[in-house]
Amino acid sequence: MTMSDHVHEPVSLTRNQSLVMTALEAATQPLSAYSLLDLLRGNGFRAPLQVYRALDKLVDFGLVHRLESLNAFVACSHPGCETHATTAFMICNTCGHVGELTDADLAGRLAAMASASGFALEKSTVELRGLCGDCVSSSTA
Amino acid sequence: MTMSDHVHEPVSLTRNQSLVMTALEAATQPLSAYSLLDLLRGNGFRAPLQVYRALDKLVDFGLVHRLESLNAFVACSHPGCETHATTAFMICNTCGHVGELTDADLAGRLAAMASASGFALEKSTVELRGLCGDCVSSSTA
DNA sequence: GAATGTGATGTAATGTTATTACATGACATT
DNA sequence: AATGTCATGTAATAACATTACATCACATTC
Repeated sequence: MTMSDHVHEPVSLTRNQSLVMTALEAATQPLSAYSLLDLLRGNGFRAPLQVYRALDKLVDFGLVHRLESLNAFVACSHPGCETHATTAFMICNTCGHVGELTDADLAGRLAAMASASGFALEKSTVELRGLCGDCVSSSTA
Repeated sequence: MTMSDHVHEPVSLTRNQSLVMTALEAATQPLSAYSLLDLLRGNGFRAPLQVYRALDKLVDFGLVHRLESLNAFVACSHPGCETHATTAFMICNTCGHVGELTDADLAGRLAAMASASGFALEKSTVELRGLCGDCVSSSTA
């Protein structure tokens, strides 16, 4: 299983990577690259590429996830997560909160589906959209 | 198009929708909105919005899927598919071919994960990236 | 210690994807 | 004729992402 042995490494981040990481950790929602750029202008960021380069590395390191359905990025909230290739996200359409979870059954099911089709799976994108528990509660309250 | 075929197109398409649909059906790969625009310039298309409006409707009708990880669109290849909300895609990184499949176990697993978190699931995005069977074969040949 | 390699950074320009705003046209209902 | 609704046309702009090129910091090695 070469697709799931990504562990969070004790990486030393560069200044730009560190600034982006800190901004993402402070956020309560996913941030777009351009939101990050605006947040970091005070720290000397001037161009999109500065953000994108930092994000690329952080994603490589397994510290950040890209959410394809939002074109946005979140800090990985799963401290021990080894299965970066098979993380699922639950994204609230109302408040924007993102829950991250890994599930062995899900990973197994996806692997089984792929192998049944002769498909060599490299990475899975699983993004669930709906209402988070809090927003369900407040909408029925 | 029988009456019992209630998910897929008892719908009559407008001219623009029909042109976009035909282009997607003829394609062997997902097409971006702007690719579609270029393909359809000979048919009088001049602006992105003409494509996006047609795509929005076609997606509503369940005739077209949007692939979030590609920002592109494919014709639904699953004639009877009623479970548009839980379709999984296998996207070949080499040839671009897209396989579409529905899997009750997968749908059930996602529903279980959501409900265990109190998340009210509305739509699932599942996109698997890797190498399709053909490309695996030719890379090892 | 000069030459070289590598990785991070800065800057500008451009490319790609998607939406907003507003005007018009087709057609059915009243 | 007046109205409502849905599709369409056009222009402009917003939002997301990459390419190309120059420079800097620092380590290795000759």
